[in-house]
Amino acid sequence: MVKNLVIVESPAKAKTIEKFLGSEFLVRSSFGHVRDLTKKGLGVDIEGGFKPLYEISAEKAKIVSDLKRAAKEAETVWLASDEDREGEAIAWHLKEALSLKEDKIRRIVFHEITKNAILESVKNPRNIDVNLVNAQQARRVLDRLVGFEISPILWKKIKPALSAGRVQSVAVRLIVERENEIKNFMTVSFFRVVGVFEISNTFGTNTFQAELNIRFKTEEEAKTFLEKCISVTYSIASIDKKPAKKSPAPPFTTSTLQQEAGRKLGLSVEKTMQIAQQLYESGKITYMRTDSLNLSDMALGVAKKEIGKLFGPEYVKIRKYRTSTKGAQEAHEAIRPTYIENQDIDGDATQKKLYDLIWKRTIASQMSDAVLEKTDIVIDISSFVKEKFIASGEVIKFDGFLKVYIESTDDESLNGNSGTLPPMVVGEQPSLEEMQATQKYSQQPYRYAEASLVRKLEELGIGRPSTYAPTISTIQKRGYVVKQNKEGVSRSYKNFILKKGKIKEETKTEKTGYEKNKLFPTDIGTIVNDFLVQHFVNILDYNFTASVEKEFDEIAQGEKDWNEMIKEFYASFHPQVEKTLKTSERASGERLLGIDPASKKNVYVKLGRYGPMIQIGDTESEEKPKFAGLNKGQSIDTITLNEALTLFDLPRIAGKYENENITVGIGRFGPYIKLNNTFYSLGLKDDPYTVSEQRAIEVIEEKRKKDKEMAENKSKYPLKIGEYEGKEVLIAIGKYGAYLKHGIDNIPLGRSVKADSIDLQKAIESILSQKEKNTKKVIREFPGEERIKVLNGKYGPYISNGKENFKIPKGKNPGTLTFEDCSEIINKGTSSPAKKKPVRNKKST
DNA sequence: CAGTGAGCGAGCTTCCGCTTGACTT
Repeated sequence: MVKNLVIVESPAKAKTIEKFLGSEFLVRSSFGHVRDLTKKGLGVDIEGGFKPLYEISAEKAKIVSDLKRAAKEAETVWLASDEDREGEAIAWHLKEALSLKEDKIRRIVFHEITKNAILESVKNPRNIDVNLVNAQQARRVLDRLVGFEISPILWKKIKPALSAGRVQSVAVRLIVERENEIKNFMTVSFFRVVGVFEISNTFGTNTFQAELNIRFKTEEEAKTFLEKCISVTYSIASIDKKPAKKSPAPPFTTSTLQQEAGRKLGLSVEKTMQIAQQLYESGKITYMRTDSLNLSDMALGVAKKEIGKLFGPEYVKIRKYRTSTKGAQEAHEAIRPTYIENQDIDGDATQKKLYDLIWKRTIASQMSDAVLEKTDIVIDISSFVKEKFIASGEVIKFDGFLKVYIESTDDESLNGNSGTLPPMVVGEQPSLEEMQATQKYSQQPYRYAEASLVRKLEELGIGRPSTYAPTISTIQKRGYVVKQNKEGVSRSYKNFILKKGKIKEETKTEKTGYEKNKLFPTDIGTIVNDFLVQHFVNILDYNFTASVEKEFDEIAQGEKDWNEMIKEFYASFHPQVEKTLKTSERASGERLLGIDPASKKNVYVKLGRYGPMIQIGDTESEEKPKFAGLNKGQSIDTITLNEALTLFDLPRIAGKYENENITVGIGRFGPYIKLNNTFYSLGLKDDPYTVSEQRAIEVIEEKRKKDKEMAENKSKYPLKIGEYEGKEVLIAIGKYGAYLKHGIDNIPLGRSVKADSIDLQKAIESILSQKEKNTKKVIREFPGEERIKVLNGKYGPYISNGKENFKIPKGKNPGTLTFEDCSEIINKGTSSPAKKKPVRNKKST
C-alpha cells in the first residue's frame, strides 16, 4: 500500500515525477479535466442562480474510477495540477469527483519538473484557491452561454449545424475583414529610382548601389528626372557610420513555435503540435502548450555551458524574458529541449527538424547580441536640391546569436540593405554607371496563414495555447474558411534605364499575388460573420475577451462574485438573443444578378440549405423557380450572370449508349456520367460541359473493366500461395491494398504492390522484413499463445491480448514475464480503455 | 453516395479548455 497519491494532468509528467518522489508516492494522471458541463442541454441552471451542471463524461469514467480506487487506498492525495485557472479548477473537480475529504487533500504546485522543485512543493502545500476556481467556472459558463445560445440562431436563420463562439467567431471575423481590406485596396504605382555608381580613389575602383530619396508618382516625372540626370555630377555629401545591435528572439511559446515551424519548415499548426507532442512524450522537449517565456535556472545553466563550449564564452549572455502577452497564465516553462546538451536527437526527419529549430531558438535566446555597423552615405546631385541618392550598408562586426538562429518574418519583401560599401571620402565624385526608374506597386494587405492568425489571436488575448490548433481546424470544418493557394497574376510595369547618356524605355511583366496555404473566407463564413457582427457586435468585438478576462481576474482576486458577474452579463446578453430570434431576417447573402434572357425571369445567387446556389424566378411566383448549385471555386460574391446561366447547362445528355441516354452532371462528389442509373466518376481531365459521347463511352467501359477485375479479385482472394514455417501464406486484398496473411499475422504490402506480382519467394521476404521491424517491438512471445505478447510501446512496455492492452504493474520486469504473469495481469483487467474510433459525420440528407 | 433548395417538422447540430499508447484489413 502506498501512502501518498499524487495526481497531475499529463501522463508523461506523471512518469517523470514518480522517479523523483520515491516509493512512498504513487503518481497518476487525470488526463486534463475530469468533469465538464453536461453535454446535453445548456448545462447551466439559469433559474437556480446560474448553477453549473457537471457530469463525468463516458471517456473519463474509467479514469475517475481508477483514481477513486487509488485515492481510497492512500492516506493523502496530493493535487498537483498546473498553477493557473484551469489547473486550479481541475484540482477542485478532482476533489468533488473523487469525493475527497478536505483533510485528506493537499494542493501543491511546482514551476519546473526538477527533484528540488517537487520536493520543495511537497513541503509547502496549500488549500484549493476557491476564488481561482470560481473564475474558471465563470469563464466556462460564459463560453457555454455564448456558444449554445447563439449557435441555434444560426441554425434557424442561416443553415443547420453552424456554430458561434467567443473565440472562433472572432477568428472568422479577422479573416473576413482582412479579405474586405484586400478587396477595397487601391493599388497605386510609383517609380523607384536606383543608381549604380563607380568610385575610383586610393582604395581602387569599386561600384555600389544607391537609391533616390524620392519616389515619383508618374511616368512623366520619372522620365523627366532621368533626362535631367544626363548632364549632372555627383558628389559624396556625407558618410554616417553608427553602431547598431540585434538581439535574439525569446524562447518558443506555443504560438511562436507554430509561426516559425510554418515559415521555416512549412508545417501546419496541427502538424507542428503533433510532432511537438511526440517530442514531448519521448522526453525530448518540455511541455509544448505554454505561453511562458521562462527558462528554469537549471536550463539556463546548461545553456551557458553549451554555448561556451560550442562558440566560446564571449557568445554567452544569459537573459530572463518576460511575457507581454495579454492574459498569459505561465503555468509551464517556455518550450525548450529537456536536455539542452543534446544538439540532435533520434527520430524521423520531421522530428529532427522541429527539434533542431527548438534547440537553436533556445540556445540563441541565451547568446550575445549581434554587433553591427550601419553606414549611410548621402550623394548630392548637382542642380538638384531635394533629390539625393542614399547608399546604405550594414556590416556585422560580431555575429553573436546570428551564428545560430535568425527569426523569419511573414513579409519577405523586407530584405533590407545589407552588405558592405566600398571605402570613400566626403567630397569625392562617383560616376554614374547606370540609373533605373522602375515602376512598383503598393502591396495589398497579406491574407492570414494559420500561424499568423494564431499570432493575431494571441495578441488579442483570445484563445489559449491548447486551443489554437483546434480553433483553426474548427473554423475550417464548419466551412467558414478554407486554406488554399492563390494563383499569381501577370501585370506589366515600366522601366526607364539611363546608361551612357541615353534613356531606354521598356515594358516588362511580372507575376504577382501568388499566395500559398492562406486562409480565405467562404460564402458561408462571410454571411455568418456579417450576421453576427450585425446582431452581436459586443461579442464579436476584438476586446470582448480582454474585458471579460479583467472581470475573471477580479473574481480570482476575490473582489467580485462570479455568479453576480454572469448574472449581469446574461441580463444584457439574453435579450439580445431573444430580439435577434424575433426580428432578424433570414440571412442568405442574396444578390440579384440580372435577368435570364430566355425566360425573362430574375436570376439570384444566394446561400441555400446545401450551400451557395443560383435561382431563376421568384419563390413567390406561381411557377416553381429553377435551382442550380455553384461549382467549386465560384462564390456568391463574384459570380457573374453568364457564369450563373451556364450552370443550368448541366445535367445534359451527351449521347446514347446501349439504347440509353448518357447524362453528364456535377454532383456532390464532382463531375459524373450517368447511364441507366449507374454513376461513373469523371476525372479532372474531362470537362463535363464538353465531354463527347465517344469519351463518355470510354469512361464507362474503363469503369466496367475495373469493376470486373474487382469482382474477380473477390472470388480469387484470399489466395493460398504456399507455406512457410509450417503456416499457410495467403494473399488477400483489403482496405489498404494487398496484404499477406501468415498464420495470425497480417503483413501489409503497400498500395503500389499488385497482388498477382507476389510469389512465395517475395512473400517470405516481406514476412521476414516485417518480423525484423517487429523484433524491436516484441519483447516476449509465448508458444501456443500467439495472441498474447509483451510489446514495446511509445510509453513503455505493455501486454496485448490482440484486442486490449494492459499496463505492466510497477516492479515487474517486462523481459522476464511468464505467460502466467501475463494472464494474471490481463485477468485483473486494468486495461486501458479501447481506443474509440472517430465517429463519422452524419450525412446531411 | 450524385435530379435537393419554400412548405409540415421529430430530433439532431453548438461553446472553450484541460488532456489524450500501441493492437489495421
